[in-house]
Amino acid sequence: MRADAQRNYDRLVAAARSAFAEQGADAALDDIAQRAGVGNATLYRHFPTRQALLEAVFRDHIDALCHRAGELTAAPSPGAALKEWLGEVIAYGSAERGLAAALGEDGSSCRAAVFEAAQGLLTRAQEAGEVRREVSVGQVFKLVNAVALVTETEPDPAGQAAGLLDLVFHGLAA
Amino acid sequence: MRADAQRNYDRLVAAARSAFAEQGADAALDDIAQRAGVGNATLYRHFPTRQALLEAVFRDHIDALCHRAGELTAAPSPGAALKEWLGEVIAYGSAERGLAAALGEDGSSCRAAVFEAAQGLLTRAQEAGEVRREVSVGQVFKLVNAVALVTETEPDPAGQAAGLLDLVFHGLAA
DNA sequence: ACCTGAACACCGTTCAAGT
DNA sequence: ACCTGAACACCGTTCAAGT
Repeated sequence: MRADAQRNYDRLVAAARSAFAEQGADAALDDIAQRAGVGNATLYRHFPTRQALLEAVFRDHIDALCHRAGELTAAPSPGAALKEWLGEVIAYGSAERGLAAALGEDGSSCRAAVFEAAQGLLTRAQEAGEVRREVSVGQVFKLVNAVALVTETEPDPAGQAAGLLDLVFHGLAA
Repeated sequence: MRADAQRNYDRLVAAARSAFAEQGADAALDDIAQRAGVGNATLYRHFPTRQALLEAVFRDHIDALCHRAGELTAAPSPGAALKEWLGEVIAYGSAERGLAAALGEDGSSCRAAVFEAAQGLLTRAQEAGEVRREVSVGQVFKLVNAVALVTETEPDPAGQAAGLLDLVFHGLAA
């Protein structure tokens, strides 16, 4: 990749990160290009879809979450580990508006990575008899994602999300 | 209200109903006006916000849900009654895309009516010891609304929603 | 190769002009 | 009063022209 292309790429991601944080996942793309000091078409060259841009912005977070899932797989209580991890997923989601959108979309590569990480924690919690057998990762994730989506526009998103997650998790328990 | 104004109002609601059903809650307003055979500005005269139009379209459903809540208050098992009712809320939501959007918005008058109806069922279920005391109507509704939102774009929304509602309801249980 | 601004299409919103 | 189409502003997407 040419040096100027790399520079533009980085600027776009940085501009998008702050735009998404301020205005949500539907921030205007032209605005993002302008903040980055770049022509709008350049944004499209690098990121053919808004989804691609969202994924680039949140890739670090996603990676961190996946890594964290690996750590928690070794935790003593599998049920508590799952709950802890879901809480962190939501915390990221409400801290940085738009993450939920990035994860919710179907084709997303982020989604695949996070799903895989979640599967490990879920299976372990189920084998320990702490979570109901018939629950699927897809269901867990839909609920968690739903909680993040519904709370992100509310006042005190973290507090609201925590309360709802308590209920959701109680629902998962065996 | 003048006769032609009334006629236009009705046409707009009918056109909006089918447009929302086909294209979701973000159907183009110009398109709706055109289907109704009415100038686009007339739509704004009658419905200053998209929210107002959504509420007009779903008012019948909302009224039916509120009425149903009244009936279920007399049902033998308060817990089952609440679950039954939440299931019907979601069924409306996934049958007619956009209802969830109509209910999710904060200022919505629909929201107030439905909240009140839900409060009766919830309180009764709590007093019967079937639902956890610390759960609020707001929380129940956020979860149910979240389930409707997350499932409405999936294949088999009704089935998915039913599975998630099972989990959610299990989480509410005392 | 990569970048750019302009052009186009689309949609929401407002307004001056009509009846 | 109420309705209308046109005008405007905004945003996403594409393209011909530049380096």
